[in-house]
Amino acid sequence: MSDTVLPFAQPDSVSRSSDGSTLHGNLVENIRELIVEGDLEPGAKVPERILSERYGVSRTPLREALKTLASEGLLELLPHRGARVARLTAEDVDQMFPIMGALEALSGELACQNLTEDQYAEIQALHYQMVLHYTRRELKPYFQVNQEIHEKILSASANQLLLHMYQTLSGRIRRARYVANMSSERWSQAVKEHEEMLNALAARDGTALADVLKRHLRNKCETVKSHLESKRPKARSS
Amino acid sequence: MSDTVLPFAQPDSVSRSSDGSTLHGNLVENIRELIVEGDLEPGAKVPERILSERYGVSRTPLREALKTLASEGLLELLPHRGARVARLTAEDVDQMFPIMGALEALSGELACQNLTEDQYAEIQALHYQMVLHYTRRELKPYFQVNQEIHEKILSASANQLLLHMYQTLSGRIRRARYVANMSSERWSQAVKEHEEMLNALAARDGTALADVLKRHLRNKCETVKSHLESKRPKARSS
DNA sequence: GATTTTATTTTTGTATACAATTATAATTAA
DNA sequence: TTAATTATAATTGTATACAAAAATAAAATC
Repeated sequence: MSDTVLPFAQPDSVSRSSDGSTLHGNLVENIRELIVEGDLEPGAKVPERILSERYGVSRTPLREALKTLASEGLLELLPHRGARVARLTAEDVDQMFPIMGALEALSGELACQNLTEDQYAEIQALHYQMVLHYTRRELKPYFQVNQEIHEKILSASANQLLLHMYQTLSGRIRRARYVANMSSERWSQAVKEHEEMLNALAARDGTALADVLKRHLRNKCETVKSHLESKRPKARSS
Repeated sequence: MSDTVLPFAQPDSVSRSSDGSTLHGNLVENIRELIVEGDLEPGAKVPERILSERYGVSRTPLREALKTLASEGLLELLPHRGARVARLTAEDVDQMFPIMGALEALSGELACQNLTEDQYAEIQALHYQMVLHYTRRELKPYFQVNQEIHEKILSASANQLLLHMYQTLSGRIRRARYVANMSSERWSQAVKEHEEMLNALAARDGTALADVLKRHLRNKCETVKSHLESKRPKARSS
């Protein structure tokens, strides 16, 4: 009854710095994708040999990539015991969401100062696309567009570091957010909050936007947490 | 007229996981200290061979440490050109301080919810110690205690991740903050802001504390920036 | 048969070796 | 002398080799 281990799809060979990209960077991106998109189960072992063979590289650059991903919080490195995909505890979520709320709130304030009409139009378009997915109950596309809206606001804040920090955090919970299917009320509430966001953006009301973003994140936190707790006590029957 | 390179003190050998610590972890900590405390000039090359000989390890674990430090933003890795201590541009500072402001503001709100009397007493003691350093114009100890106060508030927020993210950011500018000697008015203003903080903490007024912290950080940002700009146009006379 | 102990295999941690790239020095040409 | 060119050295990137630790399998003991 061994632990879960690497359900890979294709022997994804990594491009060897033919373009401007580095091997290390490519490995980090590739493996990060595997974790963030949920191809690697949380808690799963990430053996060096298997990954290095998969990507057709030696363990040396691979290990460097693992160290980077661990520093981002996507992996846990246990001495002499290798890397595991980081598990997301309720405590983690409790700590992460207020921070994301603060970051998004800041991004909202900054975005209202810098937003161009073009940028607003883009977000508006995404918003109504998202509403459409909502009315059709298309959860996955909904989340995708939702994520895009949030990142567009982050981008409009014209603070690269802010975007980067948000994405790093967001990556750690994307999978959990994905899976957590919201209740009907929660979903409609979320859409309402997004309408508030759009209004605040239209009015360039930074305070209002920051406010609704914080509230939005608080609610999302509850959704994710209750989902985590629902599947928490893992069947321990051997 | 080559670039600055590694003015080391002692041949600081690194402890070899005799205790619970790992070689990688020790290297990260050691080199981070060198950068944060300013022993390594911003922009300085960090050649692998020299560091590995200095610490008595091979390049393999050293490179892993460099990757981690780069991921924290303390180093820049230029392909085939090695690691350099990250330079702090005015733009960096402009992006970092609002984020630190948001993080500290959040920590203030959380701290006011969780603060014990003991914790308050600790911060109070540190505050008056800092005031003493201020009256004596002891800049270095002032900054040290100042930093401690901010981190104590962060700790009181009972959010490990928040503290970690703050420290990561803080580490990147500690050196610049250190060196930037404030004007007399600015210094007295900073102390006044700290008094406001203490009052807000005593009253457990999270909103007020968040407010003063944001303002405090905004002001500090200006100080650091004007310092950076003053020594910006580096003497290009060969 | 279940549990402990020992032996084997596998995996991680580190060092070394070699290839590729960049930086430096030497040489040549203007 | 200065600039361009070539040759040399040094440095980084990657692979491989070996040592140490952990996981697994086999054997021995109860």
